[in-house]
Amino acid sequence: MQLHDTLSNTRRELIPALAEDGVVRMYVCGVTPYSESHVGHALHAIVFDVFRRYLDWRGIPVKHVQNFTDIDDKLIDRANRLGIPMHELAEQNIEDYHRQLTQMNVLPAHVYPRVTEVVPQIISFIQGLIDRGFAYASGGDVYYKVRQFGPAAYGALSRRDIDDLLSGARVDPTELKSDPLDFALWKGAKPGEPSWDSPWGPGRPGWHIECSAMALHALGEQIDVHGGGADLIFPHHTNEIAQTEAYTGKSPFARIWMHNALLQLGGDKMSKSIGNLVTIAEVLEKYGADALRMFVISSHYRSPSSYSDEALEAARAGAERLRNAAYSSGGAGEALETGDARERFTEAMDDDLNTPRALAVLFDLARDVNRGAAEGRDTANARSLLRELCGVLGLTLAAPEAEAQQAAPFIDLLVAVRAELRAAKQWQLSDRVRDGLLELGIEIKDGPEGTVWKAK
RNA sequence: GGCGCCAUGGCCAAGUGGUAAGGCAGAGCUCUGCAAAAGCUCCACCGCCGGUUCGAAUCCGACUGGCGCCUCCA
Repeated sequence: MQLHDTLSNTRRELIPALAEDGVVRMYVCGVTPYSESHVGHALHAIVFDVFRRYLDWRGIPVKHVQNFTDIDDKLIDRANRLGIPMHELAEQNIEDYHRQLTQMNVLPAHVYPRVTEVVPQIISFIQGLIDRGFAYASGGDVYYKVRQFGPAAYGALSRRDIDDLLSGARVDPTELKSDPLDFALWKGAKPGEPSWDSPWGPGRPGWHIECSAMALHALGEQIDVHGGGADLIFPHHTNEIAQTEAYTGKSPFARIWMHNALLQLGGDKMSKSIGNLVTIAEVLEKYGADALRMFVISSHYRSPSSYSDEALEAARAGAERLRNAAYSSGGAGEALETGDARERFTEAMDDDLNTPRALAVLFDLARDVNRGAAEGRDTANARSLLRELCGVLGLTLAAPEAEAQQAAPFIDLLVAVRAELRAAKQWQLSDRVRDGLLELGIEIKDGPEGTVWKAK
């Protein structure tokens, strides 16, 4: 499988893995749980979930680690404003996030490390950097010496000249950096902030160090895939590389840097800080998990896509088409061949996770199934393959009829009565039943073998 | 200002040298009491200009438009 690597700006073969055990080690930067997650986070989660599911399906063992940054400026600010402890706010949002992942049919990562759980490892990581001459304590803070790491290496991931960064660097006169490019590994405690003891006094980890420490401890010194949103390329992942490679002395830290493009909303990036966002909860409520996933996989993960009601509605309709075909009934005739659908699907996914192309294969397959059924052929195998491949993309193909289950006996009764009305050619009354049910979200379809209904 | 990305039918979106996948929406037809679902048919010469080539949406250059990053951010 080929994947695009941000660092080398080329495609790289995922296999062979770095480690001898053949396990793909993947670290994905997760969320900072200071507020409710939005669709951009959903896109991110779904992209890596599809990747993960595809590896599972191909029989490639993968260890997937995704962190929670549960020590953070915004988390502290917000918790203080709400008058609750930081960990309580984080906990609440992490719980919500996990619940939404489940609703979106996202497989859980194998490990979900949190900063608060690895503070001792972070401290020893920082101490190691100081010992190696890549960091220095200043006041109660500790800073990373960017120039020590080397201008070329530092700017490689974001393709930037280190000197251009200077103009944009935030220079805060109260900070104790010896070079504006340097960034904080450890921040000395300020009043009203949670803090941990350290060799440099009480304080807390800076933003970037936690991922280096967590990846090191959960996966090792070098990993196969490091993922995250494109907005993390600079400075977060840039700094991670600097920290980890300086600490371990090994390069590359990650063989493949995999970044998903950011979701747009009304011409702008969907972002918590800008405030233009649609929450995951809203989308799930309005369109359901399959529509959301279909929306995400309809475009390539490295192309920016825009959230819109039209797009979600189209995705919902597409998902329904696949579901209809996957659970249609075939005939008793000759079995329908699936041709090279499986190969074409695999080929597309192997090509830098080209989900739109993979999806096209599924739609082709769905058409073949429908056509075969119309010809009275046995489509069981084809439908089975369709369900299997939809599963690889994480589509549930579940009918949104959880609520309808309760009402099923009553609906069945109405359908039965309508059948009698139709037999008596009482079209007006029978249509009234059908239209009435439709208004209540139940769709009726009359076929040769009788009438079926489903929740819409 | 610096670095980078993108521009394909009404909407979305594949395609990186040989003459445009797929989905949604729309139109017609078939099936059907009607409807739904489904099937068939129809619907683009790929932002603009120039160049390379036997041949370009695909390569090169210029232009126009849009977007991202430049230490909050999936």
